[in-house]
Amino acid sequence: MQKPEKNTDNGDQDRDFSVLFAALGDPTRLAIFDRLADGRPRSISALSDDADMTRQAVTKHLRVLEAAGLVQNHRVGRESQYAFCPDQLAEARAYLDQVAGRWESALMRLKTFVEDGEA
Amino acid sequence: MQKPEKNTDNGDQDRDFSVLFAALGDPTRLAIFDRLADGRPRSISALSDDADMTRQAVTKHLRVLEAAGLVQNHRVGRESQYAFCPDQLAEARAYLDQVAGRWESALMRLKTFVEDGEA
DNA sequence: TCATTATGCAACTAAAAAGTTGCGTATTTG
DNA sequence: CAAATACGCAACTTTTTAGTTGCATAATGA
Repeated sequence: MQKPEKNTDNGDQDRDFSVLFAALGDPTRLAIFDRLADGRPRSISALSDDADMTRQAVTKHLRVLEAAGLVQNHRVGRESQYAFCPDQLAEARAYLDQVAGRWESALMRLKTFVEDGEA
Repeated sequence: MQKPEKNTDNGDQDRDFSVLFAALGDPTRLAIFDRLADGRPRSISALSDDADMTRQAVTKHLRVLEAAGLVQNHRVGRESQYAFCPDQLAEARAYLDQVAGRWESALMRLKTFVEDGEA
């Protein structure tokens, strides 16, 4: 519990990926995102038809996804079309890959260490 | 907003990945998880030293990560060691890969459609 | 034009999450 | 043994999140 005033270093990592995961960390939102991955943009009403909650609730979820950059919105006529947005997904994947990579390296180092028998 | 009583089909997907993302969807938890990726198990106290919150708060976060299967815990002596657990990370990655894959396919189909000129 | 459809905004409730504090109990260690 | 360390449990407060309801407005279509 001691810290040098302010922790400005995220271990050479400038971005906060938790907001991305938080956006995907709700069953309704993940379902919507998953569904939009087929490439077809959908209106709020269309997306609400399959969710067992009000349109307003779905709207809020969509805004969370949009704020995270996982979907894009543009209005056409009277309806608001939400579309899949691949960039942040790619970033999330890259981050997880990087974590997995670090873990793998750690395993390798341990393996080498054991094989060389410096117990 | 109409549904056939109960939606038991997740589109051929049996698992709920949102719990995994929810576990990573908090800055403190993600930082802990990220840190443990170096392979070194750490005690609760050790992990609390870098977080600007109480030990109890960190304990709760660790339990969320553990419940999601992202870390493992085993007690040694008076301290409780938390260690990185790669399996669920792999699952999360696989899921995101699958979503990205579906998106790519959708792009391909659109491209072919346009190239063949059936406007 | 008039009813319908699609949406937005605001206020609200309810429930879950994040975090704290106090206290009790093992386990080390000097 | 006595102090210090590491932790667990339980109760509590605070903040966020999820979701609802009511109402207003813009766009469509018969």
